[in-house]
Amino acid sequence: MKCLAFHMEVRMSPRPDVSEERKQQILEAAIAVFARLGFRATRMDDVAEQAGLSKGALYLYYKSKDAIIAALLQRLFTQEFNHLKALVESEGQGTVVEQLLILTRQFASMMQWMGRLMPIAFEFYAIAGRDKTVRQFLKEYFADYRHLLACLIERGIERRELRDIDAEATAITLVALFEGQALLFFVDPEATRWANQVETSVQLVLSGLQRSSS
Amino acid sequence: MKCLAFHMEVRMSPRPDVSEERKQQILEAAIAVFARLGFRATRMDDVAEQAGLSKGALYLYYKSKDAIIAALLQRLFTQEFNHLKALVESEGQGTVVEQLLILTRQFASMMQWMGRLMPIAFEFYAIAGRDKTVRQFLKEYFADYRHLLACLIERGIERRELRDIDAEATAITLVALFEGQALLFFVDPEATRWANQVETSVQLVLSGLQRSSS
Amino acid sequence: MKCLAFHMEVRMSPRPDVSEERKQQILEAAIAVFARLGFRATRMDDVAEQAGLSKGALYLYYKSKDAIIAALLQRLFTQEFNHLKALVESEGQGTVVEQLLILTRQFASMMQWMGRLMPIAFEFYAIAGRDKTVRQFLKEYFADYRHLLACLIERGIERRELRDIDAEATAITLVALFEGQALLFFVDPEATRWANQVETSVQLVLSGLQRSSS
Amino acid sequence: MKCLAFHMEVRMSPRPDVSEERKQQILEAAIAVFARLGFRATRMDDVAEQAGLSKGALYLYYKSKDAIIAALLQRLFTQEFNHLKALVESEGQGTVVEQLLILTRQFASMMQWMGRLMPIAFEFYAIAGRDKTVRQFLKEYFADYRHLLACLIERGIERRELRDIDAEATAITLVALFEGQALLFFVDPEATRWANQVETSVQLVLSGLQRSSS
DNA sequence: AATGAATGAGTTTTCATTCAT
DNA sequence: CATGAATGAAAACTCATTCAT
Repeated sequence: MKCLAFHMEVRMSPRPDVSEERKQQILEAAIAVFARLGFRATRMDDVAEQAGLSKGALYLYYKSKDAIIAALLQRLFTQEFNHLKALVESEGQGTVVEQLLILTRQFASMMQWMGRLMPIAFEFYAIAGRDKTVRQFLKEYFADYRHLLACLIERGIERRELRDIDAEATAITLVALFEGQALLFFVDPEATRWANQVETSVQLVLSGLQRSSS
Repeated sequence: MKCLAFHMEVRMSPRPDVSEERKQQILEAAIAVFARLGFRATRMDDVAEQAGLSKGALYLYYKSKDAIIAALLQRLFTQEFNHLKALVESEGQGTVVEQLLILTRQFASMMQWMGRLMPIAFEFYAIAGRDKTVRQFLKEYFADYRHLLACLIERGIERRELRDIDAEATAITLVALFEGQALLFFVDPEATRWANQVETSVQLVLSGLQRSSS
Repeated sequence: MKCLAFHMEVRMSPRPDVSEERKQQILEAAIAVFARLGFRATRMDDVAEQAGLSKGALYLYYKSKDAIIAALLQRLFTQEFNHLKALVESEGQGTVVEQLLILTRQFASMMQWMGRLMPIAFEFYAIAGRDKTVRQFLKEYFADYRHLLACLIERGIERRELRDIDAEATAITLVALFEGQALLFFVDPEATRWANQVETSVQLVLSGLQRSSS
Repeated sequence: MKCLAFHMEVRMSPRPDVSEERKQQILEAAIAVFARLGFRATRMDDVAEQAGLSKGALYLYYKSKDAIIAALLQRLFTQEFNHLKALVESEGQGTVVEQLLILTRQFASMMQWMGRLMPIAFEFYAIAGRDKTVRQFLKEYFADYRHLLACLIERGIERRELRDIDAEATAITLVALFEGQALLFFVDPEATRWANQVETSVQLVLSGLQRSSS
């Protein structure tokens, strides 16, 4: 009976949409190779090999190399943003300042974890200069990013933890700080040292934000 | 004899190095085209045309496309750094805090002026991930950059304008802030708005630095 | 046993040759797509889609793309020739001259009806230049074609409707005229105008054939 | 002195526009290979090899394979038409009927001479079915062709050599006859036999045209 | 019988680099 | 010094064909 059921299941979907799986597989491979060689130097053969597929198979799932890169853009930054959002939202308790510090620490450790992806991220930044689509996408990413922090800061102001500063401007400052630190880390990855550094930097900023009473 | 004299005349002429002149010309052209098309998409023909030279001539002065890019790396960041240094040194008078604010304003206006070069700078950042030479160069650039600011801050501490904070760490914070802002500007160049923003950001940081008495 | 019976049933079923049916289906589809896209640009996927079959199924019935094209060659010209033959034979009554004129009119209207197939026919003509098999086939087709007309003309001579001309040569003239007109129609299909034209042309020729008495 | 003059000439045009020469060279090669292999099967490497150039050089003079084919289209039919025109115009003396017969004989011998080009011509006919540009071009070619003959026939009518028939329609008949014969020759090139055949065919038509008095 | 995912050889095109003049 | 024609390696992409299911 079990066997029959199994067979029927098989019959009804003999090949249970392998498509999404393959796309993941290819993207995963692309990340690995792009990070190592860069978009330009990476040949489709490289991606294929890394993915354990034939070159032709790649084109079964993505129309072109650019399509892979575009999918990567989505995936990378969406994923990263969700990560951030999860962090922010998970830390409901504690003061806003505490939350920001925790966020910072997480960011620092993320830089290591994300290290593999940073070359790709920076390539996208570079491309943004010429490609309107990429620029637009990143613009929205940063806007969301900014907004996330702005909300947090707003809450801090409401709770009277923070001085009555411009939440948006402060958020921008923090985003810039994070991205700038990421760049410095990227160029000179003496990781642990920077890990502390990010926190120090943010603390510096926060110290200017908090009500003198604290 | 005549011939020799002629040659000597050329050699000793007030234009002793047509070579250097040409190199400049090529680099200038390269900047223009690279900024527009990116390293990859730029063909040697494009550079040649922009420089008003033949393609062959390019190879008389630079061994390869990469050599041009390498020369660009030098030139771009050296130039930028000198610019910064000049700014810092020229502002001997006034408090350190004032100097930092002036520097920030200059930086903001520079972003506009340098706008053309930013795509190139970001391409170098991207390349740094794979190319040790570029990474090393940028590492030094940022180290110098950091040091410049650290000195200034040190002076501020000595003069008791600033609290007794870690000058190096603070310098890093400022560099990260500048670079981060540049990235945000690059991706979403609502120029004027950002121009103000940089100042606000720095002011935020500075407010945390200054002795409460000030 | 059951299994065997089943197989036998299938074999002996009133639909003894799904195979032939499928081949027709595929050929039909191939005609549609080849006519639109040409042999080269047509992908097996296109044929499969048009036939409502999977790509794999195609190979169950034809060994290769070329095999389909070869089958098409047979089918197309055999069909066309049978058409012609039927026309000639059906018109037993009337004078030979009348029959030729009717044939011409039929031909003219066939050009419209066959319009869809003309691109394919011309592709075969083109291929004939390089492919001996195709050339041989077409050679025979034209020989049959010629012979058909020659017989008719011969009859006209016997019946003393036509002057005592070389039947074979005249047949060639007519075939050439038909094919030439088809080409002109193909390139500039102002259909109705040509429809008349063919008749005019043939009449011109016929007027030279008939005994001055008529 | 001579030497000097030579040198000056060299100096003033050290590379005396090799461009046109190369284009010819490439076209010549393309004809040879296309005729042998067909447009599709011919690889750029084949053309390059035949032309004694590198593959890259081809792209220096023609933007793409299609561009070469397009150039061929022009060249082939323009050349052929000029040939025809020259024939028609050169035969000012003699009766129109004689001229037409001479033309026919020339055409017959041209078929042999042009034999090499016929595969290409027929490929263009095939392409005309799908490619508007090619179709338009051929349409004009045939229009010119037709017009050329129509004028000749008109003259024959004026001179009262020919009956008062529709010159245009007759011209079409002749063009169709020529093209049709070319096709038959192409498919079954028993050349000499056909050579006579064309003349016979035309004579057949002409006999219908001439005033009964002649 | 039928499917459609997978393959990989084959083709066009581009462009950094060279070199004869 | 300068030129620009020529080269050819390299890479993206296509598609007929196969084969496990």
